[in-house]
Amino acid sequence: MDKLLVLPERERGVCCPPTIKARPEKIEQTSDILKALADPTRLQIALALRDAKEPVCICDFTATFDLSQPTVSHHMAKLRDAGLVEVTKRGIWSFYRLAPDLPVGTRRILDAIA
Amino acid sequence: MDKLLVLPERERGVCCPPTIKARPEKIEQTSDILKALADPTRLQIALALRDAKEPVCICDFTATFDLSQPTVSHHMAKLRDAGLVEVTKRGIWSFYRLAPDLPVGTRRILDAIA
DNA sequence: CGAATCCATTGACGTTCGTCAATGGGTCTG
DNA sequence: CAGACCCATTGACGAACGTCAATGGATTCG
Repeated sequence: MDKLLVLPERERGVCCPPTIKARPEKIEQTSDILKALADPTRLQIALALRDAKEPVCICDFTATFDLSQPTVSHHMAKLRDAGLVEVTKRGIWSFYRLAPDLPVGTRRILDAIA
Repeated sequence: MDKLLVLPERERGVCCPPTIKARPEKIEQTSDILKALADPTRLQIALALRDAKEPVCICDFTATFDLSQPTVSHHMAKLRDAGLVEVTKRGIWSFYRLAPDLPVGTRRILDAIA
């Protein structure tokens, strides 16, 4: 049972540009967040951190994924650059957690993911 | 006022791979959706369609963005391939709308975006 | 100190991406 | 039919991406 599909009437040669509600800056910023999450490895890292009670050691991630250590480090850097994640060092270890001051919009997106 | 940050104790040479909850297939599928949305142009298109009451003519999008017609068409194809969007033709026009049978997970992500 | 561990950075390589110009098919109007 | 309009596809190109090997800094243990 699909909703009735009504196609608008049109006139040749006339276009009705839809008004874009969001500011270009906001759009750019949101798509940057999505870019940061749009990779299987980074998505799993982000979700793991979202659900973790404690900061997670990077060594645990390098042990989890079938990827080289530099690659995991590279993905972490991308998440860091996007402001999604924060690092705290202790001894030889680097512990990562979700940025505690995440913008609400970002948080909403993160929470929307299964 | 930040939450108290407690770093876990660690033992050298021992890692505790975090259990990844989501199935690999689900992760791949979700990151594909995110990839489709992780471009400013496609994000604006998707949001415009999400908020539109009627299907929107592609000609209106080509008139909106400072991009060539093939580029807009290319972005639409990506949204189509991701299953986010459906097309209906009428005369010379192609009208796009959000796929009416969008998976709940996908819908949640879309609704989470400002 | 010397060895081991953890991790970030650099450089390189193939792949994917975003973009455009050119082309062609489909549809309507005169 | 001829021309105008709409739109998808193709091919090309530079930029960005994901990956790894190699390197080096920092820290800890013996």
